[in-house]
Amino acid sequence: MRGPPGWAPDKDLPPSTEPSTLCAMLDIRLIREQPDFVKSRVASRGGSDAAKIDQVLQVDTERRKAETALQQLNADRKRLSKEIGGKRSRGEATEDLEAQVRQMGDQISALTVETASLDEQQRDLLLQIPNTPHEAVPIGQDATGNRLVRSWGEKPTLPGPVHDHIALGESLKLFDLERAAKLSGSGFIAFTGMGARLERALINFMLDLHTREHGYLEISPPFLVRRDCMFGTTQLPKFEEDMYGLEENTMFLAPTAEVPVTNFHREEIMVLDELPKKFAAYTPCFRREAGSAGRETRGIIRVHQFDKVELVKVTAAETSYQEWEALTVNAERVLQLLNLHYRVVELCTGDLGFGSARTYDIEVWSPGQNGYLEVSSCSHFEDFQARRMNLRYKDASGKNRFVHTINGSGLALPRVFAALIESYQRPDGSVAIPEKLQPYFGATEIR
RNA sequence: GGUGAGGUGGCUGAGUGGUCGAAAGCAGCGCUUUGCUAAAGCGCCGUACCCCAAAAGGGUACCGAGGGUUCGAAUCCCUCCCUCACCGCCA
Repeated sequence: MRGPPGWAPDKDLPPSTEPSTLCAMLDIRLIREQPDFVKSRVASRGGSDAAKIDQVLQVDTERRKAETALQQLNADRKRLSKEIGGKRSRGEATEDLEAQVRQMGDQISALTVETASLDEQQRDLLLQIPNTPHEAVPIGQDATGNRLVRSWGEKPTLPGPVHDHIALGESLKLFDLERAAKLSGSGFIAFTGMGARLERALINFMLDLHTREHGYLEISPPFLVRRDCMFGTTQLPKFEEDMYGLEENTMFLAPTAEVPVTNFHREEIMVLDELPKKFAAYTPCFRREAGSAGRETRGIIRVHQFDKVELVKVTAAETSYQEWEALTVNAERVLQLLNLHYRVVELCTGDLGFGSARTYDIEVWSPGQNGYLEVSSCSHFEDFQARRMNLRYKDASGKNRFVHTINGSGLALPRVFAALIESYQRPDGSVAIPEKLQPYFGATEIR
């Protein structure tokens, strides 16, 4: 469970850390020049990935050797071919030269294959090496090493018996899990009546907050994205089983708006003036939740399809960390305006996602679960994703550099929904609507 | 879904087998001239990777992607992706 040292665990809740569906990698030059630094940072995550650093360096040496030899051969062939061109135009015989060059062709093909293979090996290894955690990240093996950053508000003191969101949802007919299962199997929600209205109100409330007050550009992206958006060309099938694929897996249902939105500018060179780009996007998110069957499948805490408002920033390297802090604060604002108690936790090295250099989790208090629910994971990827997307910007000196990417939910809907109705329940079985949400909901309570 | 036309550097746009990594123009950078602005002249100006201790310098690859033909491919052939136009279908 998430929590800083010394904190009594409230309950062991299922983690829902966002899978980074964008594969990414470290800069081979950084590894070459500062292998010990990279090794120690990667080792701080635990696991044995640091050993791959030596492997990748070994392959890198071989690769460069092969590449140099190949280039030399290509240079020779190029020179001789031009010579043939010259001779022919003068009507001279070229058979000997042609035979010679033809022979070089075989060597070149062989070396090309070798080089490509080494290149692929290096790439595969690089893709397996996680990002280097930022030096400020607390060292730890697992979630118990996480650090409490701040806490906001108080756990609500509820006058009557505490009902969880499932009970409240049933009695107030806010959603119908049985009938949703009839349509799509377990793990799907059908919101009904006031529940559907509440879901819609929350989406609009969040989008308006981020676009009108926080300066994000609203974007409504495709929910279906192509394979190369997910993986690039020859990718690890690492997350494939977590996603719903279509048309023989050439298209995927986006597991988070992070995918279409972060990829929005991929393969572009941005100008400094237009950074940072700030996006807010509402999308449904589709996840197989493979491997999690059997645990915590009741209710709306972990489902195969859920709504989410996602915040994404594309920034220059110079300002990225302050943008990351600001994004987290923007996401927190949602809970503050809803007056829901939450805490912010920084993930320790052992708990950090593969691509992330630093992550803050925002966890809302759930009276029904008697625990905190992760509703946002605000991650800073530095240039890890950008390198893979080939998304760059021209810095002040005109040099091309990879951008930094940041994302976090603002927020994930069903868990906010659950925490809200649980926190605002009244002894008579009705649920109050937070004041700031009332204009969106169009009523002051649900009964 | 069908038919047709295309995809070339930050942009526009030449280039149908041999000094083409690619003309020209625009934009950008530097210098000169001009009292400022403007204009003009000259020069520089793609990306990635490799060699070199580094700099200087040299090299290879890249003209949507991948394969093929050839001594040699931006140029010819095949497959795929995408864009545009029209037709069909449709919320």
